Amino acid sequence: MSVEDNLLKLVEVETPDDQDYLLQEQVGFILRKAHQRHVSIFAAHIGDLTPPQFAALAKLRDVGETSQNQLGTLIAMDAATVKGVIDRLKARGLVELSKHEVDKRRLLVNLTAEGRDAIERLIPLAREITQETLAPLSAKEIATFMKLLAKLA
Amino acid sequence: MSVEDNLLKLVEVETPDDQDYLLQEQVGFILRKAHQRHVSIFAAHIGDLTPPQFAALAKLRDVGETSQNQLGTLIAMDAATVKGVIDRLKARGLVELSKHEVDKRRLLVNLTAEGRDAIERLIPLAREITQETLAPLSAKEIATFMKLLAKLA
DNA sequence: GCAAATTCATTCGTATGCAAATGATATCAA
DNA sequence: TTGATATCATTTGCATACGAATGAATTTGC
Repeated sequence: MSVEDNLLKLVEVETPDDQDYLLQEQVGFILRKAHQRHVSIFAAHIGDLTPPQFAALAKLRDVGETSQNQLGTLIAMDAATVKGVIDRLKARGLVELSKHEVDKRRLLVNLTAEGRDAIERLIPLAREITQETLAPLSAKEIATFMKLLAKLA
Repeated sequence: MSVEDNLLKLVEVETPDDQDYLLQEQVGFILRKAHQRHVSIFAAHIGDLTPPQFAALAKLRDVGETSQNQLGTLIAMDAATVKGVIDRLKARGLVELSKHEVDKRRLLVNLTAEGRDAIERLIPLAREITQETLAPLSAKEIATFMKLLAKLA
């Protein structure tokens, strides 16, 4: 390495300004890649359902019948997005819709028998997905990571 | 709490099977929410450009002219996705396209003067976005989190 | 009790994101 | 050299994701 290079490096170390911005070190960029990797692992284990569709079924299993909007809140989806997800689950016979008797604005969503079977069958696979996603980390690292990630979400 | 409730709780603790699956504790779900939060913070600071568009400009600033596919690899986007992103940046005059002289398959992408101005102007805002995204964590937690997140991505 | 504000759901428009198929070009191997 | 492969880019189709606008129904505030 030349004297000039060393001088240049010294200047860079001492004045880390805009020259320095490295996309691949930004949280947002890495977060996007980590999410991509998870979705890819998910697809490899559960091919016929997307993560959002799975989330909807899993949450319905937890809470039972709810309104479409309420379900959206529970799985962090806005109204427009949740509608599409529920439409597709309904088209496949995994959920059924009904009108709320009292509040006529609300559209109630519930699992069908088939939907309940599906989610029960898929949950063991979902556990594997979680495991594989976290596989690069040790048990202790997983605990630390989940704690910090939860703070960011 | 009734005796029955306590017995029930005991049973749950001792047999953590499928009854236990909690969507909101799964990496994939929290990863998705953390990513959503970041995108929202990004939009609040940089309204007229999306994170993928910004990523494309920032990477072009780093590496200079490259082929569309190569750029996609560098910013973790598949060929179909990167095409749309570049099309929109081109429509706004931030990048320009040209044909590779030797390899006629390749489409070269480069920043325009306007694109270069834009990315230089936006980088300070991007630093703020990173900071705000990580704001819930202490400096030490940030270091730990970034190390572990990188392992997962 | 009634007007204003809120909530629920839908629709539209735009932007990722990816699988799969296709066409053009380039490279490799027999 | 040529036939098989591989690479680059495009297109299509489907599925999130969200802002903004709209309409219907409910709740609030005075």
